[in-house]
Amino acid sequence: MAGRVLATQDCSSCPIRHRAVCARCDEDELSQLNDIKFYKTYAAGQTIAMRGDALDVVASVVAGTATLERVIEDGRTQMVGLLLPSDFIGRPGRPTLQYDVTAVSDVTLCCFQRKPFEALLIRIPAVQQRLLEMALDELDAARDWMLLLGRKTAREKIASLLMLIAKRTVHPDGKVMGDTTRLELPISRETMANFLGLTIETVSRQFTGLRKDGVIELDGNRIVRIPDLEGLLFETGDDSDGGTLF
Amino acid sequence: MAGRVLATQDCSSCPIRHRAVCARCDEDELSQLNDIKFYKTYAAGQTIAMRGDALDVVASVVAGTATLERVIEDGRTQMVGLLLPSDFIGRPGRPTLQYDVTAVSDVTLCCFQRKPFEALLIRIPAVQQRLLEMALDELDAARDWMLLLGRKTAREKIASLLMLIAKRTVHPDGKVMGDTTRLELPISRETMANFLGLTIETVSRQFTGLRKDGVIELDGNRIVRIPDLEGLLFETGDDSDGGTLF
DNA sequence: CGCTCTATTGAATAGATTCAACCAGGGTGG
DNA sequence: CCACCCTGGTTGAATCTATTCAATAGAGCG
Repeated sequence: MAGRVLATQDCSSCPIRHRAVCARCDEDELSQLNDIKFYKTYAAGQTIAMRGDALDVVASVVAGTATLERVIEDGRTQMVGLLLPSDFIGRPGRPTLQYDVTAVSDVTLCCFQRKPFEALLIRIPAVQQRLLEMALDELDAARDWMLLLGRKTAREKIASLLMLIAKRTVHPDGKVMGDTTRLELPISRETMANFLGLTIETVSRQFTGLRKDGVIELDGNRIVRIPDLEGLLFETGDDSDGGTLF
Repeated sequence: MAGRVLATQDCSSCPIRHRAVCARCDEDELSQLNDIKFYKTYAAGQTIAMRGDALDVVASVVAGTATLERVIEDGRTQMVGLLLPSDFIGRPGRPTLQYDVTAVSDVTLCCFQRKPFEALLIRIPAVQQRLLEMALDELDAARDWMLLLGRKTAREKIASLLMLIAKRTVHPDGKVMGDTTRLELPISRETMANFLGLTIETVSRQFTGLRKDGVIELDGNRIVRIPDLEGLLFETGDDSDGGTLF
């Protein structure tokens, strides 16, 4: 974990205060976390950690987007996780990392040395509890993703990804944070391909296919407009209630 | 959750005593769990729970094998988890289930009412801690599985599955529990197909392909002999250290 | 012995990949 | 300022892998 060390910010003004591992902490517990935390930043494209690395820190993503990937020697790579603000990196009790972690935008991490963090985990059940909750959420997301990878067609995969991004613009409390009819894609075609288990060419073809069928409109490479969200949902292959993927 | 209710057994002689959620408990904590537990059995093929069910119990698998599956309306189904003895069903804090749970062999569950279990989780950090550990292990397994589903060829998928089953005959402490050169497949071709994101025909073809290439030998439908484990490992596409899938 | 369920095999098809060419936009440097 | 290149994206044609549909083969069982 290279990256630049930053001055820490006060927890009370932290953007992920109520979603990260510290979400359930009271003021006192928060100050205990505050005592051992430090910030680091990584530039877009930078490697945060590699598979097999001995990892003596764990961290929360404060800002930016990172990916978890598994790669095989011949170059095939599969994204196995998308890390957004409040997501957690590393696992207590295991010193080595199982995946490559890469910053896809500029990333700020709130880091803790593993040992003190593990000690703290025992003292503060609220952190343990939140960590369990987050792990179970990620497990559900991973399993939805497995359905997508194993059984969906290329077109369904693309539609599912767009729905996922659209849903992301809606806050957990239901408040709409942006226009769901106009999406800004946070990732490149290549990243999408690794996400969906496809090649970039197929991703591209499906985009133009959906465009020609009037399901989406493209404005440059990164802006997608969705005239009819219901229509897109239909293309995902999901039943209406299914497949949250986060 | 239908199923037949059984007399409970004493925890001290329980086969999953040291691997399940109770693994870290002392005698006193164990007796608290003992007070609220009850056993249920399900016959092979029986549905244990369906996606969307309100689930007022959580449970550990004591004996037998069950599957977690997601299905889409048109019938496509993807296995998203394999439940073996000591694995846990249900999640504290959420009342509905995300997947279909099916017994593939006769299954015995050690059940707890959700509410008392959640209360107990707060009183006994050892359970919480173990549950976190198990959730994180499952998350790692799910992610390995994603690599398989997204990027591996049919042949590699079959080889990976066989390796997985071979590894399962080795106890976590390294003790070999069976002959790794002779495997008994615990699941049908159809279950394998749903596991691997393939059709049964493709599964069958890959089996005969591997047989014709001398990688495996078939003795009936359920017995596979592996003359050269290294050779099989090569076919998985994994680098030697990678991809534990459990 | 015939029935059913599971598995295998074959032939045709479809969906995604591969390889290659091309295009657009954004620097860089002469 | 413009030619040049470089990166990321799109498109086309050929290929290939896995699926689909259909027929056949075994295994287990009443």
